[in-house]
Amino acid sequence: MPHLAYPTTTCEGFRCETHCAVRGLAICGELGPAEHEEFERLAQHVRYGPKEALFSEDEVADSVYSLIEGIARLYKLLPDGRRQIIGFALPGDFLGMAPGNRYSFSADSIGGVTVCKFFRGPFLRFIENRPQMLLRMNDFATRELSLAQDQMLLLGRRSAEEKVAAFLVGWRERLARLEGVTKTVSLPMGRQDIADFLGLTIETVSRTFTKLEREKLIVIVPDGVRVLDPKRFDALAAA
Amino acid sequence: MPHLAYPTTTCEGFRCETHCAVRGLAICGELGPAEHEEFERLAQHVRYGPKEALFSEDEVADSVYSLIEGIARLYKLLPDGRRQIIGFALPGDFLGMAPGNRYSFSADSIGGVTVCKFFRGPFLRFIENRPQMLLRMNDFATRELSLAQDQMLLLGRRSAEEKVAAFLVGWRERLARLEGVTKTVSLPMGRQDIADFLGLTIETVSRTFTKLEREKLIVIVPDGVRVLDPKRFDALAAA
DNA sequence: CGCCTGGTTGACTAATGTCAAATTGGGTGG
DNA sequence: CCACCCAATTTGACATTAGTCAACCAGGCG
Repeated sequence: MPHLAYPTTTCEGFRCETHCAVRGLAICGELGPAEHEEFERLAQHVRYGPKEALFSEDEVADSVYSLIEGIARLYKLLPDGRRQIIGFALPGDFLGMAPGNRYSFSADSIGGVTVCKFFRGPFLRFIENRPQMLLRMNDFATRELSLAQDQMLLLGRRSAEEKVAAFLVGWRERLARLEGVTKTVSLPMGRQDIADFLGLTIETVSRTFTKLEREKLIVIVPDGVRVLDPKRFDALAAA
Repeated sequence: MPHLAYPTTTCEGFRCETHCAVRGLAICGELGPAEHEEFERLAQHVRYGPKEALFSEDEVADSVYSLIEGIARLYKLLPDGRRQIIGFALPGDFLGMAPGNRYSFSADSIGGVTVCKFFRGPFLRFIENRPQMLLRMNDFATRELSLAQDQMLLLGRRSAEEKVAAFLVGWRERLARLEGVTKTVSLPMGRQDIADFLGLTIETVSRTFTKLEREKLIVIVPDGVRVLDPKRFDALAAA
């Protein structure tokens, strides 16, 4: 896909068939050919440049999003600016469902991001009489909820070192689902993002990375880490 | 409902019609009379005594539960015994959906609890071709997820005092939905439960209650608190 | 009456946050 | 190609919050 001149662009020539690498994983993964065609007609394929907002907390939630490519950070802010990142969205993830008619969190791109965007109304009409789709939405929501609960345990009850180790293990597993297993875990998000995800400060995250490196559990490389001792590492992160 | 002699009992005479106070709020709230009758035939009405397990993390998830009466704590444990309470379930709440085929958390009663219990298979077969039910399941999951995200913000980014204040405000709102607005907020869970929900120690929770009382924001009463200054209080808890 | 459980208080400690300075590395213009 | 600049990260010294450990207190029940 060409990198377009302006940051946010509707991709005219995009076809799921040829351009989407995560069909099987995404919300649309179980649609038959005919239904998928109808579904695709509801979608707008949009590309965002780095650090752009997909949507913001408290905005009227007029759209839902299926992330196709790139990584997004999802977060909530307190009035004084404190930020909690509630998750990182990867290709295949489904975003934008809200309990009321407004988004309950904000989402923005980290690097470049491509999404399928659906207006809420047509999307809901499409799924409302398709049990397959509804069941799949339920699976997605249940998985998200379980991840959120794991994160509550991490935030409430783990030490800084355990948080960082668990984060790296969890992130490696999520990447493995997409790209297969690798020794080097790429970290496209910055230290501040990791800190805001783990409920720590950037300094504590930095010190903890350094400590793990001194203890020969990892090696810090540009935009990622290499895991040296997966066994000892998983033990640190253990549930 | 009579308090039965043995802690866990199947209630033979139970009929949703006459005994269930939360039909409108529960998962079954939008079923028509005929469908509800079919649905009720799938249910077992079970009563638990205080501090009994409804289900435990990692057990095979053979049932789902609709809480009718009482309060349950939902929690996860680390191998060394540290506990994080991920939520308190109230009447109308729906429990036991898991991403795999095992529960991802444990649930037990605080005081006495009554539930509708459904075996997973028949339950899934009932809902799988009923878009109404699936949509409602989605609403429940979305609401849960949003609550979990609020809690992540609280756990990761709020001070002890803010945590306690936000907890009391949130709890008061949830009770208000069931019982209407009251000045006195009843707290059926103990201090240790509150601590494990907020990612604090019991001592810090106790000190913080005392501090809020000294500052004339609340009065501590047996099994609850009275909120004296709702405005200043909401400000402390503010999102 | 006194025990038992849950809750509170006090003194001290440890983990993490804060503030400030130094370092690194990538990107750009000369 | 090199020097510089900027942003991100790391490191250090110190402050603060919440945790730990231990004692004390209060109400409910046998």
